[in-house]
Amino acid sequence: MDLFVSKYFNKIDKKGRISLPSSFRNVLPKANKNEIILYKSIKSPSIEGCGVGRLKEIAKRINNLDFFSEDYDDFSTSIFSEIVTTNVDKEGRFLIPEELKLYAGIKTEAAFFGQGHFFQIWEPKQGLKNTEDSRRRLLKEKKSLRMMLTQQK
Amino acid sequence: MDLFVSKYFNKIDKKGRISLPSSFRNVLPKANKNEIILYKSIKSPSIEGCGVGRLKEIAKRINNLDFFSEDYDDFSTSIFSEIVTTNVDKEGRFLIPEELKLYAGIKTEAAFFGQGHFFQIWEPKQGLKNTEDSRRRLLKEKKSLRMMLTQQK
DNA sequence: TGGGATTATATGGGCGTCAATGGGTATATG
DNA sequence: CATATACCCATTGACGCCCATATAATCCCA
Repeated sequence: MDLFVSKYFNKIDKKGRISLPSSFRNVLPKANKNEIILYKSIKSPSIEGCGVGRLKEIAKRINNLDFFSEDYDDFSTSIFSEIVTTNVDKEGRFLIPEELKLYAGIKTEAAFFGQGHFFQIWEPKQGLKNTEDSRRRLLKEKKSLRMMLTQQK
Repeated sequence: MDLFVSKYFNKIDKKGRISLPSSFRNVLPKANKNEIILYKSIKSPSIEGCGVGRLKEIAKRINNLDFFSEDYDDFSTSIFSEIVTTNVDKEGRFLIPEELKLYAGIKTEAAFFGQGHFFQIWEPKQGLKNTEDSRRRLLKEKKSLRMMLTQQK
């Protein structure tokens, strides 16, 4: 599987290390297996992460915004300048920068949520609440969620 | 046959393993024969499953949404983080995550119901009851049932 | 076509490997 | 030299892989 899926709850040890879920590690290209990028989510108090290869895709999406709009600068600045790269050690652990932990309210434990081509890291309780809220919003429009899941190509 | 059809009742062993019905295994593409995805059904207390190929289609659809919209996150969260991938061992068995078992009320036995392009896993009694209810609902509208059964493509 | 033989499927269990976690020590970096 | 971080090793529990068995389905040949 080459997508980030499912959710995991891991602990941060005394040294600040936390395990990237094994299935997430397998999504990273073998070439850059030991490096990920992290940045503050624009839409929620969570951290988003992915392999370094995804940077190109992010750039493309931002480029698709109207260059002269306010959004362009805002997104461009908010995302690129906030990106940090982190190394994953031999055991599959990495360090979450203090600033990002603060942004997400993470202390001793964190929840990883697969999002397909990237993942989110949340303070566990907030993350679970966010999942519920998302689902509640979508269930209001049952048809569209069902379509996503069952539509045949 | 490349569709999930018929129903089967299998047991969960001490280790939590359960056999994926043989005919279901044969539906999975040879390339990804040993991996399936599972997720909570939207409209019933059951688990739905299918091969990983289907997940990639879903990913494509979500990817086509406006990346900076609220909907994107809602779909992405509700689908990717709720989906789990599970490995099918050489004997054709897999593990149902605890959370999904709870959702479906499954303890020591489970019922598999073919649904064409995917399948459902139910607590046996509830599953049977659901089948009856479905049929009863359909018979109330004989017209549409007759149409569906007799209509030629 | 009958009936024994072969194969497949569902299920049980032993055991090695891996993932998550903890901690000591070397190395780097300012 | 002090703090941070990478590397190495250890522990525990979960999971994957292998082998075994019983029942059911299929086959094959007289």
